[in-house]
Amino acid sequence: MAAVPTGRLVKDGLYEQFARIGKAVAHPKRIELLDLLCQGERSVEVLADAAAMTVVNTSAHLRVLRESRLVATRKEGTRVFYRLADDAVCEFFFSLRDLAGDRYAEVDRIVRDFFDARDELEPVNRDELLSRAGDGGIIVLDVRPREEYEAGHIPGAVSIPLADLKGRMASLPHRAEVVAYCRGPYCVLAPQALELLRRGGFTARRLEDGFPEWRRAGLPVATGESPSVDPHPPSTPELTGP
Amino acid sequence: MAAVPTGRLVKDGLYEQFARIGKAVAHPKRIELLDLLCQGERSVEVLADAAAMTVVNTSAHLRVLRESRLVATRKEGTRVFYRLADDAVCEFFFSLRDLAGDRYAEVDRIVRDFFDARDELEPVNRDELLSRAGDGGIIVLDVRPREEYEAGHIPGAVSIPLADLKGRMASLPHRAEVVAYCRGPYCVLAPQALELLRRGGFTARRLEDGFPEWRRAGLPVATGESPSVDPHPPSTPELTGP
DNA sequence: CTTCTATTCTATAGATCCATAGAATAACAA
DNA sequence: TTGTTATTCTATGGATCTATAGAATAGAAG
Repeated sequence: MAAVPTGRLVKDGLYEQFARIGKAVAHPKRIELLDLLCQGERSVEVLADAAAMTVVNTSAHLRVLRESRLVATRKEGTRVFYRLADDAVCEFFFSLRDLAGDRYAEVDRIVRDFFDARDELEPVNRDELLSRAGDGGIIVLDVRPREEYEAGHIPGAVSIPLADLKGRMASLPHRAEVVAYCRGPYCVLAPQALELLRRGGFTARRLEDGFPEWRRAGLPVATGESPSVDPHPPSTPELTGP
Repeated sequence: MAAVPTGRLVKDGLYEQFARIGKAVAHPKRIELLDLLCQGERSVEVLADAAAMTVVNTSAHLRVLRESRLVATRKEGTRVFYRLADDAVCEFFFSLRDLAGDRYAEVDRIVRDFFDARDELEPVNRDELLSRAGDGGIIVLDVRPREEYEAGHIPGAVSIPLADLKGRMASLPHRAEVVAYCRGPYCVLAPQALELLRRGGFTARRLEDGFPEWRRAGLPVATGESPSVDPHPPSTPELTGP
């Protein structure tokens, strides 16, 4: 009881610091920005577009994230690029996301309503994909924007960004089974790709989770350009943020 | 661009759910409550006392935590006991705490100002403690409240709650080297114990982190009563929250 | 130097959050 | 029944957060 002059002050100071992280992730748009930045560095304008916000508003949210030191910036000419301040921030985002997935049936319901409706077949998990990767009858399709593919992808995967898929679908071998992947279990790119592929007559499944989880699991990663089914991309790579 | 009617709605819905977690941990007192609940179930009154808040205010914060489903309650007579809704919540608290420790020099400074001033010697890490546990010349001291000790402690550790330490210090073998531990790297109990022990003429160090981290590392855990240097506790076990 | 573009800054009104006060409830005891 | 204790509910003023509008800055291009 006696002689502990600073105990409460120390505690208050520490929890105050911890709460800075909490305040930073107390707004859905800021979490979305962190999710986007887990994919790599982005300019303000690109982030604003992807998160469906005005540039001014996006800049204000990014300011909050920067002041909480979860993100850092780099200036290049007139543009400012934001990135995660540390890989640990991405890990923290994962643990936040996973806890929400654990605790909230709502998350499960939203995912089911949207994702399962587009899954004709069960999703493929990583182990299954690894064990079948060699047998040739399977095409692994990366439907993220080209620049994310080049920054890192599953070895052997073919890059067809979702925006290009409609036009380039015909170039895929028609008998093949396609496994599409994107940014993670809550990313809408792969489910949308499945819908297009299914309409085009393909047998398509999606990888249960996406590239960030693949890398996190310590599995092999390839970078730069890679085998393409159709070597002449018909349109400029474009960020697809529906 | 076309044919994606619900993409944005899905994203907004998901990030909204993720942000529920963020909002729950956007206030330092709520984080402190989660930290306390990581130690075990507690009544509102005990929590209010430990976090230095009024009962009414504590109840309001607990309500927020309950509505975000991070904690659950159990009623026993006229008292309500709160507990974490899941072990995953404790894991999430750890990752929040560790990220803050990584990112904020302030945390390090606060810890140093308070803790290092009370460390005469370097803290002991888990490996070192394990390798020296058998050699007899070392006493492992659990200075948490008795009830936390009984819920789980390091095998072979002696329980002397901080509040009792002054009175029971004399019963410790005077030549022994003491290693004190408490609730974790930011808990003030062990540093305070070191100060008392040092004044009493003991050679005392503290375990680098506390019991929650010990358990989390998968190391052996003992429960219930255990060897006590002084088998007649001089005062009722009491929650020590300076 | 002027124009253009990307971003940030300032001010503001509306919404939300927070601590406290005072009252209400619920379980138990006398 | 009447207290008594632990907790929650309701109302309120003040603080903080958020989105937007409009202006300012800074770099690149003409």
